[in-house]
Amino acid sequence: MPKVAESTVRRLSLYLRFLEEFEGQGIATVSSGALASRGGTTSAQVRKDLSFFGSFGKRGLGYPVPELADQLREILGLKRRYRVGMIGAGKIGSALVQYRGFRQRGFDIIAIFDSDTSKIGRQWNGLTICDISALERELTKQPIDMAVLVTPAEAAQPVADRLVGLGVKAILNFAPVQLVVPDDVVVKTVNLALELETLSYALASR
Amino acid sequence: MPKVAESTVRRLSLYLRFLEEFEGQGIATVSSGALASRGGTTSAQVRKDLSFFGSFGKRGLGYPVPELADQLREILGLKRRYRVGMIGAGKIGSALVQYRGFRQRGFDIIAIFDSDTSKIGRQWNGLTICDISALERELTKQPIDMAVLVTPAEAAQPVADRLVGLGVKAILNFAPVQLVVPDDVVVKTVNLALELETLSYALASR
DNA sequence: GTTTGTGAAACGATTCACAGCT
DNA sequence: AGCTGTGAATCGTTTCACAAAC
Repeated sequence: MPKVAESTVRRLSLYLRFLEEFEGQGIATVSSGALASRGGTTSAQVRKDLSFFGSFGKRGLGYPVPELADQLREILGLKRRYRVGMIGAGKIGSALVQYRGFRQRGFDIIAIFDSDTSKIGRQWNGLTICDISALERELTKQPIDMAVLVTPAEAAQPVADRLVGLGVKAILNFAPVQLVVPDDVVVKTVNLALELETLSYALASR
Repeated sequence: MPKVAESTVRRLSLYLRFLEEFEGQGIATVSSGALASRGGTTSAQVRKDLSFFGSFGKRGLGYPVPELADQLREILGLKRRYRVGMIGAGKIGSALVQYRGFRQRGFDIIAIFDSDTSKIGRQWNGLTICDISALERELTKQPIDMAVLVTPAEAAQPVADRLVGLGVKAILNFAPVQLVVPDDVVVKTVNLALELETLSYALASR
């Protein structure tokens, strides 16, 4: 596997979405320029991104839409489904559990945990919210591929440690903290207040 | 104003958070190394980031915590509060409206819009959900500094166009589309499914 | 002795430009 | 003629390393 920049991976995900749209419209081939204009980048960037993984196009013609989509699914590891655990049953957790985009893209939430006794035992989208103290028991019975962390800031690192101990290798973290994990665990942190602050900076710096 | 990379701005936001923690603990000065270890970067990176905006430290000593925090608030445009409009009253919108982190950091949601008649007129956190068709009327009465877009994909671009027409210069977009806006409008897109796909790639590429 | 501030060096990503295939 | 694939050039960011300040 070539090592590529995260920015490249993100663009590949975008290209896949556009290809799926083109596929739905019955378009058979697409040029790097067409993909680029759809995704706010350049044709050279598209070709370079793809070239890290192979030559998927035909010179003079472009790329075959269904085949390229399939290759991108393979590259991105999207030819399988993923079992996802949600840690935290607050407002954001609730929104994410009901968010169709996850299931559509192959991510199935199969367990929800919280420490709040008023929430434990309730049903969300057909799933019973489990006591966080049963994390080890439940995730041993039903292993997960990824965890989505939506706990308060102070709970995030201890829970992350337990997830790592359970062998979880990928965490999507919504808690506004910088998690410390071993090198073989991937963490992607989404910090919503921080996104607003980059907008605030952009408004202020003009 | 110097033009700096977005990555730099994001780190400055993180530094500010750490400084506020240090402030709460009564720590008076902090070295670039201490800030760096807290934020998963290097001392040289911290010093370079700050050096774009001035010299805030004392050689041999470090940086004065409250003063540096204040400077960062000034740089990031966080010495004022922002009026934010939420466009879309779905699951994610609901979570964001109730998310304390926004208000804590100076972002006040002052209006919510939706097109669903079953939602229009309901109260969320003391705010009445308005009909999206009244967007122009309401935002002329009550102007906003930023908009948070949490509409379905197909509604996002038309709504963005209307916001731009109303003079909105900053949009935080949660719809999974690439918005087209004039150069003087800043858009930050958060694509949740895409974040999971970068994790999927990371798991697959090993 | 410690730590900042900053040019210079190293590194990484994007863009250019063109040969080669259809 | 049209478009890909890719080495080379460019551009931007991070890291190094050290003189200057405390």
